[in-house]
Amino acid sequence: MEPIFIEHFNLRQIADSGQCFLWQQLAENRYAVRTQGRCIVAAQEGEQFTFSCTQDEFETFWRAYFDLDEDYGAIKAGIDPADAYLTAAAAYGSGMRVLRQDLWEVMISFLISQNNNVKRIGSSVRGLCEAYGRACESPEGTYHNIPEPDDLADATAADFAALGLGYRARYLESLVREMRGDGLPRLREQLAAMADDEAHARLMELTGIGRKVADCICLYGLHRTDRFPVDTHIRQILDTHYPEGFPFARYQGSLGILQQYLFYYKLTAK
DNA sequence: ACCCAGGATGGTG
DNA sequence: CACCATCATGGG
Repeated sequence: MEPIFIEHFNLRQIADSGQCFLWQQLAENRYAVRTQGRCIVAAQEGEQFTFSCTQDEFETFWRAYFDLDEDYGAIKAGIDPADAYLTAAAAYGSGMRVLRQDLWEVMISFLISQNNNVKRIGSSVRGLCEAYGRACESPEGTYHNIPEPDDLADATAADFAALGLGYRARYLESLVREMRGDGLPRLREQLAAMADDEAHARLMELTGIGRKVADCICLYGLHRTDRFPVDTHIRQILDTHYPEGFPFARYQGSLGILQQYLFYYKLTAK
């Protein structure tokens, strides 16, 4: 497709923001992006972007995935100018987007994320893809997608541990057992009909998914942008910069997006 | 040799 | 309810 201009959108910031683990950097400002059986190359020069797919595929699939219909300019403009830390975080990550990712991809990624670091999460998720996922072609190479539950049905906790999942290997084994067959489609249906708190509670019934991981799944896999995952980094930010409490009420509706600015800023700035 | 990383679980007070 | 040890593993 022809190059297009997009504001408030930066590939590198998103790739390094700890929300997705399958963006492969090919060069500066150039990434192979794969999800849900598709794979494209995305490249950026300033506010000009090129995508290695047809205009039609971009409009019907990737535009939603990148969350390009959300007005991030308005969200940033709504930040309290008296809040120096949040203002700086949003300016620093001004091209951030909270992607609309696939539910199962997010479930696996953030099950593995617990008590772990971003670099090792990525290598584990990519290891799962290469060992069990189905191949997909990009113009610049073959990649593998996240394996479906049934693709993992015969794997054991020992197999997952061999990929470096550590103690989380048995969490994944039991999660696969719960999601194989019609488990995942039924879960999708249930969650779609639930309010945020209900969906969060439902996810926490699954082995290895607690409060924080369930929040990440709601935010990144269901695009429930009111969820505000509190991990160790966000905990430190809240304790250090918001001792009187974060103004959650002021930002109803976009809390998860602000959380993403804060997380990326704390993780990569300086 | 400790401490930390996008924490969850099971046990105890 | 709150607190606490434990869970793999790689990197500082």
